[in-house]
Formats: sequence, structure tokens, C-alpha cells
Amino acid sequence: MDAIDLKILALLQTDATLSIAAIGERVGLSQTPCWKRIQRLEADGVIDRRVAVLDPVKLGLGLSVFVSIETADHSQGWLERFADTVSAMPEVLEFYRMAGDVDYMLRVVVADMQAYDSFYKTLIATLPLKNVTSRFAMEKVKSTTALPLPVPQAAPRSLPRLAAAG
Amino acid sequence: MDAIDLKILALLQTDATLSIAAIGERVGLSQTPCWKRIQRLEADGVIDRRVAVLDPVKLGLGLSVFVSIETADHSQGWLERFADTVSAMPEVLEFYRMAGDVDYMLRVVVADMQAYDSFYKTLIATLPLKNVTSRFAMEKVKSTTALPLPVPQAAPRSLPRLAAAG
DNA sequence: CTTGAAAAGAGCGGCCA
DNA sequence: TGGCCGCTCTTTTCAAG
Repeated sequence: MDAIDLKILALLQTDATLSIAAIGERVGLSQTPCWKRIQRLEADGVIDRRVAVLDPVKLGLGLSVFVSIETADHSQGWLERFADTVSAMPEVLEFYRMAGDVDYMLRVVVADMQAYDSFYKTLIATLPLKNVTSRFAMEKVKSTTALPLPVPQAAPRSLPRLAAAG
Repeated sequence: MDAIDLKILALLQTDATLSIAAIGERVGLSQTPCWKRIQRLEADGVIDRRVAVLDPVKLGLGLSVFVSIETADHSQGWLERFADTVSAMPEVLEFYRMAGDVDYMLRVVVADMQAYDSFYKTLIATLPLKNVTSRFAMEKVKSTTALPLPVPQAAPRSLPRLAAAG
């Protein structure tokens, strides 16, 4: 996992349609080694998958909701059932167990308020929850799948000596 | 945007490495019309882009944080500056303007607490904020980029008559 | 790692129904 | 619209330096 691998990953997580030749050119490799690196990154699971990112608004899914949940029951069995149930709901794009006052946090995408109400009712009907707080997004300012990879620094070197003008 | 388009999108948002032939086969089309539909979906912006999804843990980015922000200044110019500044921070994967008590919500990915502290200091140093609440994820239960597309229903038909037991 | 090249496969487009 | 059938490009693999 060197600087070249990071460059390859940075390119692919922005645009996975780039050809191997194009990637190789930008990272300073020819096709063969570039292809081998990508194969290795996939085998190692660093590249998890390649997906198409769709526009939610154009698909009528314009409402994003952040849901904070406090659970009542903290037993092992209950938590597993909770995790399985919520994970199976397709409206839930992200689902984290949290530290602190909030036990779980969801990011939910639905068509509109009515659809969210339907989701919400299903959520609280299926499982006993102590507290559920929904926060609604009015505007998406930024949304990316690209991770903040460490920026490959320019190769460290002694300060370049200025060439004599000419 | 018919049921076949939805099927194509459902496949591509799960696995963008599928060949056009493979997709066509699953949706009941041959290559050409399938390819034309995908081209149209891309031209219409329904398919926004294709990306590689990387494993954050394998890249040393194991800490996800949900950040709730209340702003002090609500003037137009300030809000634009705020949006631009925060959008430019690569640790911010998602950034929404919210309804209700919280003005903005971020999902931030960093390496560890120290990296988050550094991010946090930059955030509050750059812009005057009334309140910033950070909630830390302990465990990722689910994370997907796949939108909850309306499930194409099986062709409606009269209720099937139960066959005589045999 | 590089060049070169070849085989297999996929994207792309024309033409017909 | 969808389907058949090529042409072209990419991916993938191999050999040799």
C-alpha cells in the first residue's frame, strides 16, 4: 500500500469507468503493473465493490432523515434482532451503533413525509424503543462516497537548486 | 422510466461490474436495447456516476462521526461561506442543511480520535458556530449506497386458485 | 517494471423488424 | 421500441528484457 496504490484508489473512488491505461498513465505506470495492483487491491478487499451512484431526486427519493434511537432493552438477543430487522429495511442506507446518549443512528432515504411516516410506524411497531428522534434534511450540500485518503506528498527531497537562467 | 429501467438500476447500484449482456439477460432484453437504456439513464442523470467503494477500516479510517451544528450567523453570505468551507473538507462525506433545532448535519470519516480532534479544531476555528455536537460511531451495522427503489411488482393477476392437493 | 502482443470479452453502432 | 451482427476498444494474460 504505497503512494501509487493510494493514487489509484483516489482515482477509482471518484470514477470507476477509467480504463486501466488511463489510470496507469496518471500514476506513471504501464498497463500491466497497474492492472496487477488493482487486482491485488480487490483481492485484499481494499476495493470492496464497484457501484453505480444514482440520483435520489430523479428517482423520487428526495427526503433524507437522520434518526437517533435510544433502546429500552439492551440484552444481547434483543440487540441482534434489532440489528437484523433494521438492516433489512431498504430505506436505511446507514446504520451505526453509537457511543454516548444515543444508542443508534440511521440515515434513511424515502420519497416524502408520508413515506417516512410509514417507515417510522413500521420501525416503532416492530421493536420496543425508548426514544426515537427524527431530523429532516432540507438541502443536500454535499454527498460523496470518496474517503479522505492521505494525500500522497510530493517526493521529499532537498530544496531544488534553481537552474541558472538561460 | 419503467419497471425494466428500475431493474437495471437496481442491478447497477449493487454491482456496476456486470456486463451489459449479463444485465440484459436478467431483465429479459438483448444487449442492444439494454445498452440503449443504460445510455439514456446516464444521459438523463439518473445514473450519476460509477465509483469504487473502498473499505475505510482497511485504509485506517475507522472512525465515523455524526456532527450536529447550530449556527450563530444566518446571513446569506455567511451561509455560503460556511457551505463552501465545509464542503471542501475531505473528511466530510455528507453535509445537509436541516429543518428544526439542528441547522446542519455532517457525517465525517477520520482515522481516529486524534484526527477527529484536529478536524474539529479546524472546523470551529474557521467559522463561528453556536453549538457543535459530535456523536461517535462504535460499530457500523449497515452501510450501502443502494437507494430503496420501488420493487417492480410481479405482474398483477387474479388470485391463483389453489391446486387440488396431490 | 517495461515493452509488445495476442486472445477473449465487452462496448458500441448500423441496420432491419 | 427490440434483435441480429459486425467493428472497435479494453481487459487480461503471456513472453522476454
